[in-house]
Amino acid sequence: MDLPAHQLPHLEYAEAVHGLARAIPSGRVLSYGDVAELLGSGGPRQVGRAMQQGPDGTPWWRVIRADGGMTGFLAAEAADHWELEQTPMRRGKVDMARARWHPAAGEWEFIEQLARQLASAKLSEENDGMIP
DNA sequence: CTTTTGACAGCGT
DNA sequence: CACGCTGCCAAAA
Repeated sequence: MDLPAHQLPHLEYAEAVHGLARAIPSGRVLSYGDVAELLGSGGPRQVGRAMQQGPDGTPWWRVIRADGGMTGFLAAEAADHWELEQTPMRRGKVDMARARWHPAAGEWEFIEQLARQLASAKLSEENDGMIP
């Protein structure tokens, strides 16, 4: 699906993060840093900020800290989801070594598509701002 | 424009 | 293994 940039929807960073979060299968997780790296833009903190905006049924508990934990009061609720999804745990936290999501070939396509749309949106945004 | 802040990451103690 | 400090990147004030 290689549409020209001008046909792609203007994807906000947050939208890309949400999209990727939804692609994560049940029982699997990604760290904030992983998401940022897969999208090829921003950093862990930007991902966190994006998740906080979390508009709809975004599986926010599948995007967690690199140490397998979750911040604040969310930890309890997240742990509940992890148990329901049978996420590999280790000493009360997610076992990143086993639970980390390894996207399949088809998934990589989707991810690259997200990254590309994100890059395009960024560029067009730059251009819009630059044109006097 | 500068400063502050944050659902982080990594390394040191 | 648990804290603490520093580094990073963008968005919000």
